[in-house]
Amino acid sequence: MSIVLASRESSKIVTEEEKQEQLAQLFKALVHPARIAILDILRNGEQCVCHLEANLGYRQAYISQQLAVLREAGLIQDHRDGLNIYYRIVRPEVFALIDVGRAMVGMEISRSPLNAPQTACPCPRCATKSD
Amino acid sequence: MSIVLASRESSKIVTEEEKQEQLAQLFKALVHPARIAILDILRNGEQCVCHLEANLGYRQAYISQQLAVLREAGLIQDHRDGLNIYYRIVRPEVFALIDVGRAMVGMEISRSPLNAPQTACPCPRCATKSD
DNA sequence: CCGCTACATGCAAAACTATGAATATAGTGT
DNA sequence: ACACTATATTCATAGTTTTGCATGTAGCGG
Repeated sequence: MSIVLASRESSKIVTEEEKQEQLAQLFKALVHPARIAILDILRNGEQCVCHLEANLGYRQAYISQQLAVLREAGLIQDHRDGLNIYYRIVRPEVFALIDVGRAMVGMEISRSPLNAPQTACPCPRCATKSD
Repeated sequence: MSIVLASRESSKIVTEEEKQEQLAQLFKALVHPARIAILDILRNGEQCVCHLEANLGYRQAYISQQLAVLREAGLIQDHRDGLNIYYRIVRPEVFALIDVGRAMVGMEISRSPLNAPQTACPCPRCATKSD
């Protein structure tokens, strides 16, 4: 069940039916508010998991699970830097989806990611960057 | 569980949390290929249920169920004309979502709704219009 | 190599969704 | 009022997702 969005590198043939399945997976990834919140935080650039944990208020394992869903949907990518693992958006088009969706339900599009208590993230980058 | 998208008429207050829920409902409605296919047929204007039945190849009850989901998500509206009930899109923005999604998975955007055998629909309007 | 930190994964119970079959309802023609 | 057509709803079952908990793994510092 590890579906990956249209990989431009590989030259394998993708049937219409498979694309429909991928389309479903794409929207499925956006069904969960926690995943949208994660994408929202990544909107401004890559972030480590601890940053997400601190900003969203969910527990680490929970966030890792949601990240795995987004990763399998081909929306994000990770890379390690020392102890920390940083995630970044690989399909910025997803924000078009989120923004249109938000407009449809009457949400402001450019608002702060979440109303969580913005706990400080202990990782080196976060420490130097914003806190 | 009858969630309706931001109704401009009613002046009731919608919390951010409720909007997030609505956003989830919106994407959830798009997860199912049958529902996307229905929206696609309605893209060119309102159609009766029998038309959907004939074009999609699903059974009547099944289509009604999917229509109910789309209706509860606030994406479509029905109105009766004699024996037939016609459905139409009330949120054309949804096509922006579908089209962006399709582009992301590498689907052609302007293609015929479905590869079903295009059975003739017996309702008066369809009879005079296209068949 | 040991313990620590930062994440990921596996598992299982609860919650939710999909789907077919049966049944209900609402309008139409006689 | 009756039978008929078009569509909706209900219900039960199978399948999937969610989510917390426990555990696993990979790199770092000593």
